[in-house]
Amino acid sequence: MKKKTAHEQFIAYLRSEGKNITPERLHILDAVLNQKAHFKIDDMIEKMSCAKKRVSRATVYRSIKTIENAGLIKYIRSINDEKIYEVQKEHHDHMICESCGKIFEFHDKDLETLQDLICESHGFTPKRHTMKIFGICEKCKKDD
Amino acid sequence: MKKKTAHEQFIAYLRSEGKNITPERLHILDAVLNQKAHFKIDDMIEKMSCAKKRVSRATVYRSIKTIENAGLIKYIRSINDEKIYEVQKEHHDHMICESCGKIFEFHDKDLETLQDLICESHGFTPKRHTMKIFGICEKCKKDD
DNA sequence: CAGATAATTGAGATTTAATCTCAATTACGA
DNA sequence: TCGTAATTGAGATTAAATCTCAATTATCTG
Ligand SMILES: [Mn+2]
Ligand SMILES: [Mn+2]
Ligand SMILES: [Zn+2]
Ligand SMILES: [Zn+2]
Repeated sequence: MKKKTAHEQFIAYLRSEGKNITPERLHILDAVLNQKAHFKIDDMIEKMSCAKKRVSRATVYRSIKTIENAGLIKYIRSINDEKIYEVQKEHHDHMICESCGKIFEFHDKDLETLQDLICESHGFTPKRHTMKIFGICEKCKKDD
Repeated sequence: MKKKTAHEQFIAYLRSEGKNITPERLHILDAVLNQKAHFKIDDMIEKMSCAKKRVSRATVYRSIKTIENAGLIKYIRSINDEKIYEVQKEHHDHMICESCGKIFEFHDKDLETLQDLICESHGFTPKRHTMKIFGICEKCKKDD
């Protein structure tokens, strides 16, 4: 069986919540999916105010939150406390370079397993987590 | 040799930065240190507006930032996106209960070591990190 | 497809945490 | 003690995010 596209997932989510499927919501979803991994909400607002079909600021805020609740994007924060959303792929964690600001994604199965074990030993049932490692990336070390 | 108190560390920091040692700054530091681990900036503003020596809102914001730069407190965020500061003790990570909102601190040496290894394998030099695990705590599971 | 109903939208108003302004005060080195 | 630069307080300002509400639109039912 085929894996559902983000578009299909969103529609399914809207249906399940009794929310209407509006062109505004679908437009914003498309813009979000065409974005590279990380984006700021202001980028979206600007993008949507120039597009053929323009969408208001209030609706961008509202829809971004809806898309987030649908699990298709996630709210993260970069080093300078900037508010950034990211399109959800498989789970991953972040390394953030304090020199160039670049965000690197990584995934380590052992790390995830160890986290689960630690939670278990504390009687805590983990649902999700975020981990951000701040430091200096390989490139910035060389350029130094 | 004795370990420096937070108070001494703060004074040393102010000196090293050529900043003045003012009663307002020391007052706010004291209030912060008397706080239990986690606090909101509004608590501080209120506390400082009732104290014998009252301190203005602007100065609370300014000094909290100074104390943060001195490394004595750290800015974290809880589940509902509330802005919370915490007094810095040894490094630790967080488990946050999505049911009761309680924040649990933990430290696991193996986890830290593994993180360093992963960074190394990516050519990334880690300076600091944050890790938050969201889920359900032991007590909330029972009360269910 | 038409009509009823509830959800959604847009534009501008509003909220509110955080920052800024600047005159008055204070800390500090000489 | 004095001169200078840093800091403070009170209120003004900023700006992201939310709210308001009349007009529009999606969806359901027959
Ligand atoms: Mn992870
Ligand atoms: Mn850690
Ligand atoms: Zn870098
Ligand atoms: Zn709990």
